[in-house]
Amino acid sequence: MDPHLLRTFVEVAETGSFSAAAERLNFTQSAVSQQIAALESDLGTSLLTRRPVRLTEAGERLRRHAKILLVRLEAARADVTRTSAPPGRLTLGLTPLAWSAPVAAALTRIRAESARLATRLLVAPLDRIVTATATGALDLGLVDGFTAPSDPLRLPEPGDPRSLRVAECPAVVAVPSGHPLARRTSVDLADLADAYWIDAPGVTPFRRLPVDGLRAGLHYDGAESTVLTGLIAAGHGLAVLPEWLLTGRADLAAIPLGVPRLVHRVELLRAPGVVDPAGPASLLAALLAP
Amino acid sequence: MDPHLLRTFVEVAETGSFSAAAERLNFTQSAVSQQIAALESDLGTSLLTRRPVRLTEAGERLRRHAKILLVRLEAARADVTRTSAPPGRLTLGLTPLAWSAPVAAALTRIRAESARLATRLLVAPLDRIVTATATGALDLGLVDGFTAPSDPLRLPEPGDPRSLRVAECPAVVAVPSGHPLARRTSVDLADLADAYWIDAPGVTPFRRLPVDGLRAGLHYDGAESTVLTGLIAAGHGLAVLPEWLLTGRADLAAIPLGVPRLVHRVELLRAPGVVDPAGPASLLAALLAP
DNA sequence: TGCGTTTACGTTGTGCGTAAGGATT
DNA sequence: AATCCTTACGCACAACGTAAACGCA
Repeated sequence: MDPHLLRTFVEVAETGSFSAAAERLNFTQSAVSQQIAALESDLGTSLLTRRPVRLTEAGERLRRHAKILLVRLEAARADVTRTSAPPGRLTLGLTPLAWSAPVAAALTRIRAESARLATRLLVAPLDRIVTATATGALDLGLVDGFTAPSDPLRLPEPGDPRSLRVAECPAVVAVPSGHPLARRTSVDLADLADAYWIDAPGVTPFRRLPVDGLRAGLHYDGAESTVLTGLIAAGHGLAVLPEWLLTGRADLAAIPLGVPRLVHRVELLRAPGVVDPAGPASLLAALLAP
Repeated sequence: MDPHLLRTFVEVAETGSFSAAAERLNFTQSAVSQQIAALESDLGTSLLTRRPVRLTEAGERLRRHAKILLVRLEAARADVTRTSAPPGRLTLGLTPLAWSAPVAAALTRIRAESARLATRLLVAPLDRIVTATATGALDLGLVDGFTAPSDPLRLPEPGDPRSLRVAECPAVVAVPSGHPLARRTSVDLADLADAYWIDAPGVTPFRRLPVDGLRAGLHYDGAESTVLTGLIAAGHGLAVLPEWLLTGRADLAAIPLGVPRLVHRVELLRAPGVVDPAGPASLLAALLAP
């Protein structure tokens, strides 16, 4: 179970080809073949079918473990080799809906206080932010999700349990302002089982829809929240969204959620070893004290 | 960052000696020295001071990562090599206070239903149960802890987030029955800042005391809960305990906790790949449906 | 027949043990 | 002087590349 072997195994699993994996990793086909054979003989199990190259059940399990292990290995290296000197620039990553008013304000304050600190910003899906933060590619990651009030987010591996709460706001059902439900003061999702929903995994942090059993009338694959709100306003369907996204919009109504009780929550992830790259008083404080 | 190197590094870190580590791992001193040198040159950092052998700051960080990584590596192996055939025997691990009435009842039912299934039981501290379950040394692990009501437990790495809630009961402050507080219907921990506490990390799942700022008058290092309750009854101090531990005891009073609102919670951990070793209907169902 | 994986084999390099060297108490 | 880690050196095995063989479309 050498990480080297795991790395090529993951590559083979994802490309579906020994030769393609070899090319990516700058090996020969032969070497890849031998490495996979070594893994299989070590574990005493077949991991891949050949021709076509597909994962066996054991292989699929190993792939999941291996991806996590490789990230954590990188994370460990990043943590150990991190110099104690404060970095010259700050790299910050966000999921699309983690960018809210308090975060914007905090960032403004940070940049005003430490103008010398060059800042890089990246917006990407949850998984990318989580792994990039774990490996130290990002100094800080802001991620969002829906949970029960005051519950921590359940992050995908290798999410760091030391994440800090940054903001929490009510989760609402977004409907067009002319919608029959628009004046309701509260709805339960169960009452909306017959409605059509917009499934937008790139925007909202649900993998699919917030609750099983809801029908998606439209699947939106982008990450642009204005497109999603536009689709809702145009009557293509409903979605569960954080309340702040809808404030000030005349074309949309926000209906508070009754059951299940959900909030939209933003948490701050730190790269291993990062306490506060901009000094103890400024960055974390700015993000955490809105 | 070969796992082999990490393994010997951890061994050196824990024994504080190259030669002792070499002996444990069946290597020569020389090999260990070379391995550590290889790690240090790979990471570009000094990990250990020699003479005396002590961890540097980077070394301490690596040690923490390495311990987790090695467990997860073993866990991956256990998961992949696990046969789909149901095992002939069931190995169950518990933390001391995870053994409560509903668990006892569930176990009785399990053994009655599947009498052929040999059962092994292990009681050990939280960390041991968590790692043993993760690596597949245990099929199932029952762990306990205190959290806010309906919150999941925050388990030490490499705790599996797929843990299942088994039981939850109120957390109470245990006092001798003659104690001035014994008739109170509720207390806040803040009100008890002046009291003396018994610090019993082997019994209660707090690392130290439930809240920082409480003074420990006595430190009990064992894992026997009857000793702890006995100490409380004898007036040596107070402790936060699950309510069921005190029911029926005339010498102790249980005062419900006001702030912070805490419950004692038992969760079930499954070894990787274990769904229900005794068949879909029996074991998990018995544990989860009290 | 052709594409892609496996096997054979020669070469290179890594990693261990033996044994000598060096440093610290 | 004793103990413990490091370095030097030789050997063995593991790992890769080249090239030929094999097997499935």
